[in-house]
Amino acid sequence: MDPLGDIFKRALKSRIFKNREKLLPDYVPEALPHREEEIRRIAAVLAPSLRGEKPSNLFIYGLTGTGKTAAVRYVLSRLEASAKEHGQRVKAIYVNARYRDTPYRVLADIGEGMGVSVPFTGLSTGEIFGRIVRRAADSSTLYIVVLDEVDFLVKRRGDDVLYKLTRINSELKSSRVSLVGITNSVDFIESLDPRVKSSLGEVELVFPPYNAEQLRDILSARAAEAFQPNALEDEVIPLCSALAAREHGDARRALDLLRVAGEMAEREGGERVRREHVMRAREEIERDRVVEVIRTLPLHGKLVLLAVISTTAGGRSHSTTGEVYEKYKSLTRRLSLETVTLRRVSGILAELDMLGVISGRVISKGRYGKTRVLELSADLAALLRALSEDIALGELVEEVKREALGKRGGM
DNA sequence: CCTCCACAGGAAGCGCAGGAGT
DNA sequence: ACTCCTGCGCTTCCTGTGGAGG
Repeated sequence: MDPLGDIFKRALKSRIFKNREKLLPDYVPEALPHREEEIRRIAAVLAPSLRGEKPSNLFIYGLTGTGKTAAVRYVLSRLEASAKEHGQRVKAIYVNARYRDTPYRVLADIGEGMGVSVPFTGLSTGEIFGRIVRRAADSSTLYIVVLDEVDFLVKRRGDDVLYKLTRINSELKSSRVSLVGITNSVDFIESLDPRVKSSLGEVELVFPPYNAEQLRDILSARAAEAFQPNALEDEVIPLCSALAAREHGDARRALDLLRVAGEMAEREGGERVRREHVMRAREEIERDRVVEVIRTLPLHGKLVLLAVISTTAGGRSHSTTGEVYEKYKSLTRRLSLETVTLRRVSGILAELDMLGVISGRVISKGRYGKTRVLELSADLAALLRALSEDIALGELVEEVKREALGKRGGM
């Protein structure tokens, strides 16, 4: 009668979740376990703003999921509240350069945060910049501009925007803007113009990865907010922590696992999240990642991957660059396409390795040369399914699939 | 000890698409 | 409407290298 009624009823009254949103990546919790020291240091750097003085510029780096963004946001919200209380005008502006990846958009966001009216288009970056400087000059507010994932902006557009931003203050009689840069890549700072580097990096802060024990604390705290009491079996949190700790202590990964496991339990109408849900959540997350990686692969990348699958099928599970290249050429010929060079295939193989789809190590076979030995490191079925999405590959995927599964199953 | 295989992987540059500036 | 710029996929040319076989 009412096929959706059941779903809605269940969603309204979850036995698993109390508040699922608390597990989403952009939620900033009340407390950040094991980041107390970092938070104190950030606060110490930014605190002079409460006296109306310009804080030092701050540069923060650490791997993904180490709490950089959360820590900064946490401090800023407290800072703004405290400033308000004491009648100081402090305004934080947060820009994520991964999504606002042109100088124009970054400047537009900053301008908007400062209350400058910025049309979506039509102005030169120089003009917006001028407006920002003017605004900063005749406002009594102190601005703290956070540039999250700055490496994206610099990688794609060079560092002259950063240079300009660090120069805002020198164009003003009194300094009114401080910068907080955040990045995942450690070697990023070295690639900067020395002038930008010294200015942006007045104070530097490193966020180390979490270990399994720390992840456990984080998850426990978050789970208490997100899940119904008793919705988790005891082993769930330690398991999520251990799995994420293996992936360079990525807290975001750990929270994802927990959330997806919860969603699975809920979809099944279960009452508790069990160990098995976590294991399946991990597979699902991994599958999604693989599908996404493959979807964005260029055509010849897919063909090379298909060749790897084909040459590693059956009894032997590894092959070499040369073998893959031969197979790749024959697959390509079947589609009447041009082939790329060995050099490129070698490069593609290195990329696939970095993406975690295959793994290879370089070995020497002495008299018989030196090569990279390759094997698949992602789930075969997931790879094939993702590849079959590309219609340009036509029948080839089906064929390789039969080849791979046939030999394996037939043995 | 030297050679030489079968590649690895750096450097430079090309053609193209798409987006921005003018 | 036009040029300029940038990133990407790719090629060309290159130098480098661990160790089995001579």
